[in-house]
Amino acid sequence: MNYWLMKSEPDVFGIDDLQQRPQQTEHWDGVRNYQARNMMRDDMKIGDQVFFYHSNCELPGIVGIAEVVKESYPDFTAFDPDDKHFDPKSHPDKPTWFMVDVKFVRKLKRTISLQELKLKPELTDLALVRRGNRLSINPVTQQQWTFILSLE
DNA sequence: GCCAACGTTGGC
DNA sequence: GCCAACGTTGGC
Repeated sequence: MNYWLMKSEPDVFGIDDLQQRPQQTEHWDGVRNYQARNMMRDDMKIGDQVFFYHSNCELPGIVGIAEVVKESYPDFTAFDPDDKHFDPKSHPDKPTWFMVDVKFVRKLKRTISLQELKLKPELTDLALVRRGNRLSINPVTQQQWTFILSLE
């Protein structure tokens, strides 16, 4: 089983939004970066555990846990000219962009902030805290996963 | 294939 | 709102 961290802006789609969705499940659309796409398309499997991260907000950090419940399929928002993430170069018969479905598992008891994660010597290799990392999806090792949860 | 210009992300 | 760090685009 693999572990991941997925960023979302709480003003757009936060952990509470995921919890309130039908089946507490939502498709992770709108990723328009090839590295992030490759991770979703090739490596994210059903049952993988996901840290839900709030970015671009007052207290950026990990706020909850989700789980992959559907593996890679075409991101249909890329086909919709009215969608914010429309990509005219992606066609239904040969899609450029893919997504997975994630399901709410639980909220953390508290937000484990980016600031706090950066201070931990155990997490210097965490992709999230590496300089210049802007990817919306990051791999997390099992060791990192366990350690971060121990901070809760 | 190079690289300058531009766009985006996201912390601060 | 600023700006560093990337990714993408497009002229050549």
